[in-house]
Amino acid sequence: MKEKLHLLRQHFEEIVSLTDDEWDFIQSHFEFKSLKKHQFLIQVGQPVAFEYWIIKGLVKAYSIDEKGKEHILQFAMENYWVSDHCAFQHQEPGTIFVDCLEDSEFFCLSLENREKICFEVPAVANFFRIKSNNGYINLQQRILSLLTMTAESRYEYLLNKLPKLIQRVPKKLIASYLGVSRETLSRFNS
Amino acid sequence: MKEKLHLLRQHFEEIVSLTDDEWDFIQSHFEFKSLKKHQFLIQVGQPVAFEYWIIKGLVKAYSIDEKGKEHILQFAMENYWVSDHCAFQHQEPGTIFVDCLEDSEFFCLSLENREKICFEVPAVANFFRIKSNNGYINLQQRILSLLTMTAESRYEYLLNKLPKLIQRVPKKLIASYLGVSRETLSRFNS
DNA sequence: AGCTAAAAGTGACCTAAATCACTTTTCAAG
DNA sequence: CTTGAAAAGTGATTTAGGTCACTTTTAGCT
Repeated sequence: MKEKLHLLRQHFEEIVSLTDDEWDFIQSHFEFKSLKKHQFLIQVGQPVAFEYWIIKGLVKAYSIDEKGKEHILQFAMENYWVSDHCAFQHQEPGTIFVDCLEDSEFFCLSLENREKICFEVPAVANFFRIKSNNGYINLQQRILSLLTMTAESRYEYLLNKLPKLIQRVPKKLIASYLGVSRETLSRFNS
Repeated sequence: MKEKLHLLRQHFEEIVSLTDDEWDFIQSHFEFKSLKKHQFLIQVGQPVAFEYWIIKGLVKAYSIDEKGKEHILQFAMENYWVSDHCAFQHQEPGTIFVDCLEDSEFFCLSLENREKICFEVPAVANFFRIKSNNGYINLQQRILSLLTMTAESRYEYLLNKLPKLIQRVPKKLIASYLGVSRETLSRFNS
């Protein structure tokens, strides 16, 4: 567990500096969780008690439409944060599913604990501020890609941006992330 | 100007509390700017020196594709923050245009000043953290709406969510925000 | 190694929405 | 009030991508 917490500290310290005392305080607010492939981290209608930092593994966050079709909001792997941020923030029942594509391990942070460490340790507030801002920028680019690019160029773009992800994820899920049908994706380039 | 700065303070204090001393320090890091309809706040290729808080007015943030078609990333009005966040954050040339749909007024915050007030006044770090997080949540919902909904239901959804905006913006721009052609939007409901 | 199930590929057909071309309406500026 | 330009509406046609049905390939279990 020590090495795992060390990884989390490194993750924070990529962005802000922390004293040992600050870190001791911070880390005591996280819980550990481990799940096998296919298990759910978050389910529609269930409470969303935590935000999760992924120690190892890979998950998908998605919603299911009336026709039963899956739409992938996000893939998240090592060093990523994932949650149903909306439900988490407002402490409401989940609106999406998050499940494991591989056996995965997480550090879990409750809303109460997040606010506590943010207001107690300013560096943490700055850490999450910068992280959120980067996330915002990424989502803006994804929106632009959905508005301006064809399905095929979105695929090429993703291949360039996250080549490692493509290796770890079935193409039908990539299709669902890009907003294209499996069949159409399969007809691209090759 | 006093009342305008007061509006900005109120905007901060909707989220975090500030002492008068803190506020004096914070407000000294903003500049005022005023633009007429059709003038540019940000242009592709130009430096993006600021993040802008809108005192009054309305702007659109958009990119232009190879065919000259406009794709609207964001509308922003009173109390909204707007910038080319990506270019701003990395201090690179602008990648989008932002121009005024109405005569508008702004408070401008440079990256240097933003970081200064965030690290100097923890409440500000928390303010931007929470703002960014909310922005992230909104963008996630927009992405889901692009992935899961038809053009028509996206339109209805927007009509419900931001009815005031629709009044102030030509429908062809709404179309461009929704990722639909002007003609198709015009054929919806009525 | 052998077997099952999931993933991927592919052809035929269909449809939502884009595009193009034109008309009508609205609005702002002299 | 008039007028020119921008916005909005509408019909005809095209097209990117979806859907359906089926085959082939790959990968995980025992």
